[in-house]
This record gives sequence, structure tokens and C-alpha cells, in this order.
Amino acid sequence: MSKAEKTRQFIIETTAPIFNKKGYAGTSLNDITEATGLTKGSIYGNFGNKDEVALAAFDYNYGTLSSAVKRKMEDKEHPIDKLRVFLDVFSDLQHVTSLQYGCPILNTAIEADDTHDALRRKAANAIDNWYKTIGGIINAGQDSGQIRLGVDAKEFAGAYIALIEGGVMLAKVTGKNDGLNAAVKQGLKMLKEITP
Amino acid sequence: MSKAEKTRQFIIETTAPIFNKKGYAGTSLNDITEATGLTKGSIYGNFGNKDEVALAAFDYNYGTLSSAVKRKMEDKEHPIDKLRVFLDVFSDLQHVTSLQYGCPILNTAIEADDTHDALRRKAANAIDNWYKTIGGIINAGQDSGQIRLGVDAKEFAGAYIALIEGGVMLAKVTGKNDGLNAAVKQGLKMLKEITP
DNA sequence: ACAAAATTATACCAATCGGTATATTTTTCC
DNA sequence: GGAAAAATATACCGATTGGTATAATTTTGT
Repeated sequence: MSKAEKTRQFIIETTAPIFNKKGYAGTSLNDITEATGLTKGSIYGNFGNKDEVALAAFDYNYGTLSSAVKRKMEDKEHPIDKLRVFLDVFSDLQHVTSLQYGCPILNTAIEADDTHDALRRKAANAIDNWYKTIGGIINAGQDSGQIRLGVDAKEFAGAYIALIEGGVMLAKVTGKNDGLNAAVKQGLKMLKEITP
Repeated sequence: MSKAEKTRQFIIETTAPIFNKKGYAGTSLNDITEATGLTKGSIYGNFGNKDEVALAAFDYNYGTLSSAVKRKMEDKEHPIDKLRVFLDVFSDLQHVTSLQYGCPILNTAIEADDTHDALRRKAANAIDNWYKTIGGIINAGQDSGQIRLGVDAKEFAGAYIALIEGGVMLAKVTGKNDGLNAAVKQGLKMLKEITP
């Protein structure tokens, strides 16, 4: 990795939590130079503009989150256990670094949906991947007889994701975990209902 | 209503959708003067600062939404039907004016949770009212024997709200209603489960 | 080690930010 | 109708915004 690539990576890693906390519009170039200790010249030597930094920061935040999920899933054999990993990770908000300032998918989706199409598409893509992961697990589980055949994977995924992200919102805005816990409990119930 | 009060109300009503669309940080004084056709002097004659406009705009957005819910609820007799109103209103996102740019509670919660405490508190308060409304309906339903006694009102409310708000996020970021519909369908299932 | 290339820092740009003092106009109330 | 009060417009403020041209420095490959 060249020096420039290291610097680029350093900028992404140090600004990623800032973008997740303050949002795209709320994060200034000054926030970026201050956090990195670099100057504007250096930032713009590695990125074309603020958008590029924000886009890369989202990719980093999302990447960190999805690898945390993936890692925890590797241990699991049973598809229900794999699906439960999402509940485990998100119910532990405060202790997952990439969820420190809320879920980057949720935060980006809400800020960008009507204002920043490039960011919106990235968030939509993350959601799409989430759908596919859940869909894959359910289909495999149905083949192995570990998940009921009547289950509509896409429908399950939509409700499951909505429940989790809504729960994150409740936890962040109230500062308490009651709402998120209730959502997680309902998620567990959903898992029970798809077992044969 | 004096002229000034009318102007104040006019400013709130015309900027409310802008704040809901662009967020607090994303809405500038110029956006406000441009939309209203008024000058800065006039804006600052009616509000102390940008914060006050944003706070009033949130109140207006939330007020509009909650009275739409309230109005649709008045027709209903059965507590389950009352609870279903939330699903009805939110599944009709595109045709509810106050949900045109997403749910103001969700949008404000996500933007403000780590950055703007006054706005965050307003969103948290809206959530609290939502909890109370659901709780009231459930308790009354339990008294009249129309809702199962075993149901934990707070727990139900948390999951129900999370499901709905998560569904809104899915609809807004993907531009399609599949995810929201799946969430609504799961909400209907939740309603069935609390009937005796 | 050294020249070429790439990276980083300095210094600047116009535009916009939120906000204000003051002048002008419009309401309000007698 | 006319004076007092209130609301609105004009013109400005310093600070900050994202961005850039250029100079100084550091990496890189030979």
C-alpha cells in the first residue's frame, strides 16, 4: 500500500464515524481536516470533493457493520441461528463500533432519500444486500427442512429489517433500550413462527 | 389573529415541508426566505433564530400527522380497529401530506439524536405520546375484553412503532412499497395475536 | 543517491452561512 | 385620520462554506 493509499484510508477511517454522527450536510471540510490533522490540500489530493469522502465513508461504515454480522454468522449452523445474529448485533448497539452513532444504513437512508441520490442509492443497495442475505438463508433453510416452506422470504425480510431499524431509531432517540428490546423480542417471535 | 401571528403561521406552514425534506442542517435561511417570499428581517422579526423556526416546523409537521391519525381513529369503535389506523395512515405514505417527505418523527429522530438536543427531545416526546396512545387503547381494550389480558402494552407499542417507522424508511430509500407493505402485513399479524 | 512524480501545505477565492442594526412601511388602536 | 407601535425591507456584518492554484515537501523507482 502506497503512502497515498494509506492516507486515503486514514481519512476514510477517521471521518467515517463523523459522517455517521453528523450526517453529510452536517459534516464540514473543517470537521474533516480537524479530525485528521491534515490540510484541505491533502484531502483534495486524495478525493475529488466532499461527496467522494462521504461516499467512501459510507462504504467503510457499511463494510465494518456487515463484516461484523458476517463474522458472527460463521459460527452458526442452523439458519434460524444465522437470522438471529442480526438481532444479537443490533440489540448490542452501544458495544458495536459501527453502530455507535446509529445504523449507517438507516442514518444515510433518512438523510439522503430526498436530497442526495448517490448516497441514497448506496443505502438502498445495502438494504438490497440485506434482503439477499436473509433470502439466501431462508431458501437454504427451506431446502434443508429447517424453515417452513410456506414462508415468503422477501416478505419476512422486509418486516424483519423494518423491525430492527425501527428499533434502532427508538433506542437512539429515547436514549433507552426498551423500544429496541421490544422490537428484538418481536423479531425472536418471528423466528419461531418460521420454524417447522 | 393579528397580522404578525398570521405571518408567523405562514412561515411555519411553508417551511415545515422543507425542514422535513432537507433536515435542519440542510435547510438554510435562504431556503426559508425563498419559499416564503419574505426577507430575513421579516423572518427574524417573528422568530429569534433558525432553531425556533425548525422547532415550530417540527411541531407543525407532527401536529398535522397526529391529527390525521386522530381524525381517522374517531370513526372506529373497536380497539383493534383504532390500532389499525396507524397501519392505514402509514401504508398510504404518498397520499398523506405530512408524510410526503417521510415521517417527521423518524426524520427528526435520526438527524437530531447525536447533534441537536432540543429537536431530539421533541422527537422523543412524539414517540412517548405514541406509546401512550397505544397504551391507552390497549388498556381500554383489555378492560372491555376486546384485547387479550396477557398483552404487555409497552412491549407491543415498541415493536409496533419500530415496525412502522422501519417500514417508512424502506419505502423512502428504495422508492418501492414492498418493504413497507411487508411491515404492515406483520403489523396486522400482531393485531390478530392480541385479540382474545 | 538522485531525478521525477506524487503528495501535502500554504494561501487564497467567491459564495453562502446565520445573524443584526437601521430605515421604511404597514398595522393597530384611539 | 393620525400617532404610536409593530412588522417588514434594506443593507450590512464577520465567520464559515466548499473548492483551487501554487509552492514546498515527501515518496518513489532507478
